[in-house]
Amino acid sequence: MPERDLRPDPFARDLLAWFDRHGRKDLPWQHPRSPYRVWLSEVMLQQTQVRTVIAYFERFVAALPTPAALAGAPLDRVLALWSGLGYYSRARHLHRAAQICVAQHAGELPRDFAALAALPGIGRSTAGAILAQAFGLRYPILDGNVRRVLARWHGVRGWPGESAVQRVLWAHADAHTPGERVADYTQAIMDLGATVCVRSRPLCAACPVARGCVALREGLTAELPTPKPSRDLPTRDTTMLIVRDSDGRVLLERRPPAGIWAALWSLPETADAVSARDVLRERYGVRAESSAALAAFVHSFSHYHLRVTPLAVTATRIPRVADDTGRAWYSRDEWPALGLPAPVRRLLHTVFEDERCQEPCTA
DNA sequence: AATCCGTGGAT
DNA sequence: TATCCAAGGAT
Repeated sequence: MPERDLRPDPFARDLLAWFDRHGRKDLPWQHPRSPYRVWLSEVMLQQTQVRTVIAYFERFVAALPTPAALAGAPLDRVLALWSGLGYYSRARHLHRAAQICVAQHAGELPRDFAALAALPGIGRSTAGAILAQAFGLRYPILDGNVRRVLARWHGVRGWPGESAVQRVLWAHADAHTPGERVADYTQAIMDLGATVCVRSRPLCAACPVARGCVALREGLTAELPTPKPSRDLPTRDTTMLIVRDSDGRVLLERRPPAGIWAALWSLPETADAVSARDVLRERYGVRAESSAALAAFVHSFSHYHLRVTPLAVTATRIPRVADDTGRAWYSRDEWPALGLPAPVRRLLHTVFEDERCQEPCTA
């Protein structure tokens, strides 16, 4: 490993000077900037915008303020705190990683790159962000902001999803990362990407590193970084059953441990409304008394569209000797505290709010 | 290497 | 309205 000049290069120097004036310094995870808070924020921020994360972060750290508290919480509690944020494997990995920290690292995050990156849910970039921001160690990051800034500044062509492009960008990221003020530099390059070197119509007139930017010089800011090749997303269909018993409880079931919405609580699903009555009797031990179709809607994921036809069912439970675990009837007071997929939460909310409203309205 | 994994903001 | 894509990682 050749020796390397760790002083800020001109790029880093100009960026740091800009950061002192214009950087974001009041984000919730910056005060205090503890390893746990940095870790939690970095994981929440994976593929998720700052604006969306802030409220989730505040609620999560208030409920589970330490790695030990997180490790000791039931997974359902963690999923409930994550509900609506998406990519739920992040929450399961976070939970498992906290338990590893308690068991193997005295309840703290390790300061070692290999140990950190070995934790579930922590890859190269997130490990670098934690080491740089929480511990002040010189490690590069390569998130969406840094990718965009460096692809433009160095004129790197090709979709960053390709490994060859990744390699080049990581090399640039490493080369610019200074040996001093690493935490500020890391925050600075993300702030630049988020507020100046934005995806469309970047504010190059306000950019501290406009001098030296290949994309600006060659008129390529609109072309770089090279967009991901697009493809048509498939559409799938499902019927979601909102089944209520005479006490107004709703039938929910835990989803399988893998796949979409893994381990979350959700509504029973059938292929269509016609088969709902038979499925309810055979699989759930429920006799449907009446049903009403609700307005269909489309929920889009990153890789497919889901067309949902909700069916509201009034039902009578058929007594059973043993109830399958993973299925339960929840009252209006209970389901808000569960880990529910966003559209399911919305759907339940809509149904129950509509009814709550009808009584006083018609009276 | 390619695919899977959520949701909402921005345009 | 449809599309892109965010402080990516796991398999």
